[in-house]
Amino acid sequence: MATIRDVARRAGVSSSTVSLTFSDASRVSAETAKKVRSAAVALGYRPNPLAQGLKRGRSRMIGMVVGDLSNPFFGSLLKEVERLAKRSNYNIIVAESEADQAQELAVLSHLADQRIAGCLLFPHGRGAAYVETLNEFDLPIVTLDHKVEGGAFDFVCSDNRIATSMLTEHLLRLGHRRITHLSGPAHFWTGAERIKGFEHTMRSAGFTDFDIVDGGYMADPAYAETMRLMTRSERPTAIVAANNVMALGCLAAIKDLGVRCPEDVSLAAIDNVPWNSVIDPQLTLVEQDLSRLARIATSYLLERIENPDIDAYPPRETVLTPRLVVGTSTKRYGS
Amino acid sequence: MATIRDVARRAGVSSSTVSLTFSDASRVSAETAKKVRSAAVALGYRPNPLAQGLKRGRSRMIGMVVGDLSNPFFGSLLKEVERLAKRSNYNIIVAESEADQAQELAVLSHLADQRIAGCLLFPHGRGAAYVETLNEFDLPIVTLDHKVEGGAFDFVCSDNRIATSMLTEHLLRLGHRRITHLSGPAHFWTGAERIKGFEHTMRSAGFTDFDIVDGGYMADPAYAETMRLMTRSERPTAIVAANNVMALGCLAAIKDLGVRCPEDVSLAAIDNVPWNSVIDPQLTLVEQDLSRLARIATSYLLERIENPDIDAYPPRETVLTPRLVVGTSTKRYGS
DNA sequence: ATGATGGATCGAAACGTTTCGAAGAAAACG
DNA sequence: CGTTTTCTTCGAAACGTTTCGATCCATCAT
Repeated sequence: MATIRDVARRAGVSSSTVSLTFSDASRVSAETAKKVRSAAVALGYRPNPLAQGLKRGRSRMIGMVVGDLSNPFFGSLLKEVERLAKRSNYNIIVAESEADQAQELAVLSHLADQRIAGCLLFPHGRGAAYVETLNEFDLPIVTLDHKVEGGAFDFVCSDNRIATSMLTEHLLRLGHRRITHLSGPAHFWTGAERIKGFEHTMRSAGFTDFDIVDGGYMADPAYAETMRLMTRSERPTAIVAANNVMALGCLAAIKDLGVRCPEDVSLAAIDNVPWNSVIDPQLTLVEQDLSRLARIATSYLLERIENPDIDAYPPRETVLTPRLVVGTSTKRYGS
Repeated sequence: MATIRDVARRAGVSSSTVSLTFSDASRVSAETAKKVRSAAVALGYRPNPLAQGLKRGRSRMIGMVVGDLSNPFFGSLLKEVERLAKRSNYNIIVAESEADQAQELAVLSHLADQRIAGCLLFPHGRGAAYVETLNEFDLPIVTLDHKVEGGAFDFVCSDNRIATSMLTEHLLRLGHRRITHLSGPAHFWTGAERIKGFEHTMRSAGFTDFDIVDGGYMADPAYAETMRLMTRSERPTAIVAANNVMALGCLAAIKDLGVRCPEDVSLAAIDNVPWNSVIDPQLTLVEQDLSRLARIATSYLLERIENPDIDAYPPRETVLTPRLVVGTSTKRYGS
């Protein structure tokens, strides 16, 4: 592999000049630049990113740390992020935290060791110590989905309260009165927000007595909770599930019980469901614009990375409004 | 950040000794090793991977190059790969080729510049020049899914011929006689293999006259082809789709036409479908054991990476047999 | 006692960049 | 015309490792 010195020799200049030519062309004369470039082409020169990274103290890698790599939701995001990063000559390193604070911090620390340029993080921790550790990495970090309270990070998410509100409102309008929220864990930021949205809408509609059961954002617990829910005396006429996998767990339980959806119970959920169109019934849900989410998060990150006075401007925040898509899983009560 | 020299100073040894302590502990006395380690801990020393990579000529990164990052099939794979790689202290860089040979090579060349240790590749090219270029990267490469003919790479896939054979056999046994194969592109290795499996089974059963239509492995073309197929005079009584997204495109067309599945037409497909359990009808399909696939591919790669005489042993190949899962989308003909 | 062997350690030279300060030449200024 | 600026270019010193060859010293066989 040709090095910068080979290029320098061939172009008859010093290696500093070659370096300058590529990093800040305005600092070298047009004539020299041309010589250097043609020498580089002739030798097939490609800078060694490891050497560059070592010298500069940072590499052109971006970390992406998520709770669960196999979540299909993540793939769509990754696709867009990778595309944008590639365009600016950054690579993506992916890592999984298993939604666990300790693992997340371990992974981040490992990425920081690699001198990554920045990080897209789906945070799963909380508390002052957590925020403090995050800050100590001294890394441009954009947080997604879950908000880190007390941290000063760029943040992109969709409006979680509105999401449950939309669904609840929809069900109320269809005449439902006994609506249960199959929620995520209340100690997750998104879980809590979604619960608030539900509660708020129910209260505003004059209800004080409603159920919220925790499905842990996972299919199996959701299945179990639904079983419990649908076999008791006063069963709900509608369920709002806080995410897609719980909705499917819930739906499976409903089918297994022989209860009909939407005739006996309506079901609405948050999150995109790939191939919803062939699911029976098609779920009524609120969707996020994932590629928009990805675009905003990536541009936040790249801006911060490229910006020299990185700490100068305050953290930004974008809250996307999700879109309600009415499927066939919800139906007017009693009709 | 503490460097190796800081550790050396504190431990009262040279930096070479520190390096040795971590790379090959047997070469330093137990006593010295202890001093070094405790100094390292005291200073919170962590080796700089960039410096190591520069000096060694390779980093501890593994590339994963796929056609489409948003394919959910890929997420499950990635999850397992990342887990195993992390365990051996490797990171995963993901990159997308958009199933295009030129882009794939560009991406690989960029990864090679990064001095990655090895690569998991879903190849999308063919021909001598392609193979030649791949070889020139001089990189441990494990290929997945598509076989690179003429190349000497480790290879892991599932048995594509058997996959279509299983489905076709199943349909024949149910009494179907007019079976159409909604195939992938014949110029893709997997597409061709799946076609062969279909043809072979049909021929063995004594049929010479059957249709194969190309759905391009994509949902929209599959939808269109299905529309065409189901609206002509002699329509098939069963369809074998060569992958999951085509199956869903096909199913959508069937539903839109008001044709009933499985009453009017049976549908069977290759590939895992997440949440198949709530799709109506549940697809009859052949599944791959994705985590097994990931485990084998990763271990192939790691072995080659860690093995000094890397070129010594010949490429290995694993063909996994997929599993037939009978759903409700296939039904005895006429009954 | 002598030389050979081997283990532990070290110094120095890489790996391929970037960047600082300096220097020489040309241009601008009074 | 002398002095200051500005523009180009350069040499050298990093960045933080690994590794080669050398040195030192204890052990062993003769």
